[in-house]
Amino acid sequence: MARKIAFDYNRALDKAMWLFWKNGYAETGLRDLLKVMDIGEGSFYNTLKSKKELYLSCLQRYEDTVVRTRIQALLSARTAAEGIRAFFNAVLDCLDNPSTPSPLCMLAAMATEEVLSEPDLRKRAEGSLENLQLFLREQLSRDRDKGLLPPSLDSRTIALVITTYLQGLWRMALVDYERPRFERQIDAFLTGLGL
Amino acid sequence: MARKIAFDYNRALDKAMWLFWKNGYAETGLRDLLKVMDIGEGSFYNTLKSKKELYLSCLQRYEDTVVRTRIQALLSARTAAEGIRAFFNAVLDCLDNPSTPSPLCMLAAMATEEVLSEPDLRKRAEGSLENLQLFLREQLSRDRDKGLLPPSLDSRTIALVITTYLQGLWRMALVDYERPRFERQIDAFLTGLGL
DNA sequence: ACAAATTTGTAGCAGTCGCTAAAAAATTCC
DNA sequence: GGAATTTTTTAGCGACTGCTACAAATTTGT
Repeated sequence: MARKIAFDYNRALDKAMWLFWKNGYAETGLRDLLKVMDIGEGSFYNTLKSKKELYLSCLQRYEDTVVRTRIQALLSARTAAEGIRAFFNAVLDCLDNPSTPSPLCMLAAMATEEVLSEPDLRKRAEGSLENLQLFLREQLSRDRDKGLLPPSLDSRTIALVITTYLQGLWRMALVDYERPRFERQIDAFLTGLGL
Repeated sequence: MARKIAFDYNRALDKAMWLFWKNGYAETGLRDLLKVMDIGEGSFYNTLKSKKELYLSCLQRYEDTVVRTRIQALLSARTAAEGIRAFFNAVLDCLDNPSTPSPLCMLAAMATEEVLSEPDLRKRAEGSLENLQLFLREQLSRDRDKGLLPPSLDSRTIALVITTYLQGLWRMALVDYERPRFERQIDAFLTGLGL
């Protein structure tokens, strides 16, 4: 009774995610998206309602794949300190991977006025940040309660400090990335925090 | 022998800096610039060669005024620790000031692909970052040599960590700024570093 | 007063932006 | 095969981008 969709939805979404990751939200034109997805404008607005909607889907995909591995590195370690160090190592591995579209994390890239001015996107950005802080906080307070970290440790604040530092790390990588230097500064940062 | 310039160059530059600060480089349209500067296209391309050139001039003005006060706070303190804390306080004061066009530092705003892809602008961004690190490094190694800081302190790395953290701070402020929370995390960060 | 020099206002270039309307093509059920 | 339904293609909307060419206005030296 109806015609079938001709393109591979998942493949198209992957391609779109790659382009958004590479160029950012506002800097990625609709025509460029259609080109890498290899579909026409009609098909696009039929299945994906708008550029914003597509971006949100790509963010979801990014969290489910890229961010997930980093979070797992954080959670699967024996201690909070080891987990956080594994987390940063996963970040550096991503920066070293030549197939990574951009040194900038797709979520960190949302910290821009043009993205945050859209209420839907702002909510998403806030949520992702809070999510990371939640995982960090859990690991920290767990170790504190186990006596591995000082009882005075304010897990909420430390999680916030780490999140803030991570945001800066992505931006610094954009300017000039070199693994040994980054390893050194991350170590100094975490050692300072007692991790 | 020739006609005189009708507009106030310095005033126009101030207005342009304000708009660039508020919206960023790529997001600021030429027409919007001309509007706040209150000059026409002809006059613009006569005295200021291009949008990029104007942006560079505005960056210079920004460094000479806004950044200068922060650096002075850093340098006029008795110890490195006090100077760095004064520096961050100056940053928070800027964030609190309601007449500040944007929570984002104009220099930190350059950490974007669209800016860094222009070689001139990238050089400027790298230079500004290095400049800040230089001042931080000087203060740190001075105090280390005076015995106020441990001899093992790697001033270069610590300066880098602080710079990275600062970059993150601006981005976090863009998402959600609240002074007490920021004061707390900055204190935790600096205390961790032994400052 | 006149010619030279410079600034200013206006119009326009070739391109982009996200999105939409409508026709054309393809697939299904009867 | 024909009708119904959906996808795809195509063209175009109005607004924007940085920048340039050129004529009009203004000021200067002679």
